[in-house]
Amino acid sequence: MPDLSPRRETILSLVVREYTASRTPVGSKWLVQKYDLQMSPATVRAELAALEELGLLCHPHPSAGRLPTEEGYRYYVHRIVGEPRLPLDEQRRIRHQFHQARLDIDQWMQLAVAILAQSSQSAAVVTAPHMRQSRFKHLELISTQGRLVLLVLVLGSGQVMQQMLTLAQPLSQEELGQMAERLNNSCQGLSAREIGVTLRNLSLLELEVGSFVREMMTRADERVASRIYSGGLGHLLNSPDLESGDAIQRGVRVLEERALLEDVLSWVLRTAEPVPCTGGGSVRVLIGGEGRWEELRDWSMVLAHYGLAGHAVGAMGVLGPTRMPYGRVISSVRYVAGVLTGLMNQVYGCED
Amino acid sequence: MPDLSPRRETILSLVVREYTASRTPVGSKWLVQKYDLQMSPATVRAELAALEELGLLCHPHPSAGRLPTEEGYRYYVHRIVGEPRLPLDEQRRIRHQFHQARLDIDQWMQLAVAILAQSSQSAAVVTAPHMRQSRFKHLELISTQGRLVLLVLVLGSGQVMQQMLTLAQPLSQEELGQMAERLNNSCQGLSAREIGVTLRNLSLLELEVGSFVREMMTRADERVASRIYSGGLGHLLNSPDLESGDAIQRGVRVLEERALLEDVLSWVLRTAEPVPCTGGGSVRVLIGGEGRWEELRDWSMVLAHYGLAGHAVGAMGVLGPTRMPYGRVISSVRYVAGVLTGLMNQVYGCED
DNA sequence: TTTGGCACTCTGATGACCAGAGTGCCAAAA
DNA sequence: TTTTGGCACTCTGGTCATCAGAGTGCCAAA
Repeated sequence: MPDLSPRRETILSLVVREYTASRTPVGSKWLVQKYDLQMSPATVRAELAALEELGLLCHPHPSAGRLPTEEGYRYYVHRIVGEPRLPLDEQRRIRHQFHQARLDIDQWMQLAVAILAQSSQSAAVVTAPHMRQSRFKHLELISTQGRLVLLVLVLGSGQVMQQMLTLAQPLSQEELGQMAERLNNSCQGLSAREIGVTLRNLSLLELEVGSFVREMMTRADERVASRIYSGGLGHLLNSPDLESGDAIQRGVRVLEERALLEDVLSWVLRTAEPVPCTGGGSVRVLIGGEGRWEELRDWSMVLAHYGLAGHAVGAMGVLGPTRMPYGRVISSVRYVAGVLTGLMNQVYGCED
Repeated sequence: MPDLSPRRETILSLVVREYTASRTPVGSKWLVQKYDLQMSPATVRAELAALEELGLLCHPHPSAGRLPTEEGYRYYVHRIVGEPRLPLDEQRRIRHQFHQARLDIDQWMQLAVAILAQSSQSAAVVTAPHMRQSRFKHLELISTQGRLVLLVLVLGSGQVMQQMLTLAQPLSQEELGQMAERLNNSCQGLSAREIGVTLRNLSLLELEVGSFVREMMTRADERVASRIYSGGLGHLLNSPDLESGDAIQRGVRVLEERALLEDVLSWVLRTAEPVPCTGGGSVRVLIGGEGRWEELRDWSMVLAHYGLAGHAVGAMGVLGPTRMPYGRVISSVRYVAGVLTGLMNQVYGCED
């Protein structure tokens, strides 16, 4: 798509803004009047027709105003809005909320979701920080009853996993403690694969627990995120006019079906670099599924990626109707991603 | 409300069943024809008028068929359907799914939600098992970076909490381990309040961590559930005809606003006894908010309570439109609650 | 290249109309 | 006393015609 003339960009931009705000197709006369354009409606009509020719605008029916096509939104988002900054007072408000929170990742995630959902008036998702390759950090065995033991596994990212297992023979809490200590010593800092190797040197009893640990770590490695937080579904329901219940169905399914969401989020993790805490990083905007995700037809997602490449990273996104105030949402997402990156730095200790 | 004559009960029951299935108000002629009643439409009309007089049925408009009022549903649910059993093959299917699952509470909860949502074609919620008064079981301190330490706390119910904290002075992992061991010894099996007392005898350094532990346990005690799982929101969207977007908004809000949900669930925990694994326990049905919960207008919840009184208990529920196949849903909820109670018995070791 | 004018078209709201379904009531039958 | 058949009445929901309003496309003139 070649660049548009400045005037056409202006008109496209006005149509997008006007349509996202009013939800009604916008006509030439209205546009001239409202924005006091220095040309006649007829001229605007000619430009609108040209933009339609280029596939950026469309008619819902022959004699209605224009509204943006998906392609039109893309042009607008990628070449016109740029990357606006969040107003300073809002930045301050968000930072304040994070400082109020306890030093608790779970709470940070919930807060991030709440802030995104609130400021975008759409649904939001955030994944807990996660490492591409998990490292053993610590293991704890806690006797419960009979041969049933609670295994608590802490990974390098700070992620805690728990699972119950049934041992071949009952052990006292004391014996369990000793076994945990031996395993902690021999597995310190290892990856799932390396633990597989180490297992060969272990006693039969330890092997039983060790292979569980390896399996849990493999499971953690396979998943995109340890946990996905979401919120603001309520906003989805009134936003897209409920024009077709079907669209809403799909939107909710995106948030409920973990596999689908993981697919989208992992795409961001693969293809974008994380937003640094200075906030200059890139935000991905996915409009109408872009042919890859059928469920996202009529929906858009504004996605970003936080954390530090080698260390704990996570993804976040806002899901809203294609008709979405992109400028505001993009700046919110980027800012929140930057804040989370900053927090991860603090916790995992890499200065940048 | 006095008992109805058998014939009236039959007619009420048919109206409820017919309306929940077809979603259209049901008329006298239709009823006689479909169920081959041994009386004329005029007789049925007289009975319908009487039921309306009693407040159990209503007209959407003067010349339409009848449909149940909330009161009508209540009479039907409490005095007519009773507590049907789930078909055996479905029981088997559900048990099978739980046996397939790993020994993992998190997975059990997700499974319970999925099964309930699926079999009721509505939204479902399940709370993780929780104790009224949490007991200290185990604590682990893991050094992260500088003075930042990850505190992992395991409670008697098996619930794991984690939090980061900043110590007054940096400690090595070794020193942290020793401190954890001392705290583990002195706090074993204590409640939050008892820990508060114990704290007085501790060194300054241990006090710092210990007061965090107490705070975390207090927080756990205050909450109704450690975590609430939900699913099946998609079903809500097409079920109540989308008659008014407003109703759906409220329904989704019930599931999203934790405080609201906790309020309802804690009501069940207070007023009902848990369903034993034999499956005979009671299920609470909440129709149209019953004047207590405005958000539940037009919605019903089928609620139950699992676990063992003194030990880990949790609540579960299905949220659907007032027009809901109560018989089926009640039996599903009761059965799943029974299965979870059985699993809790297995884990926490009380035979009954 | 821009502008004013004009014919054309499509939506969305309104009101009339009609078939269908269900009720309420009444008098007759059981 | 209860049940039944009959009948007039009413309200919904769909269809159709109509009409004002808004916007377009095109053309000729500036």
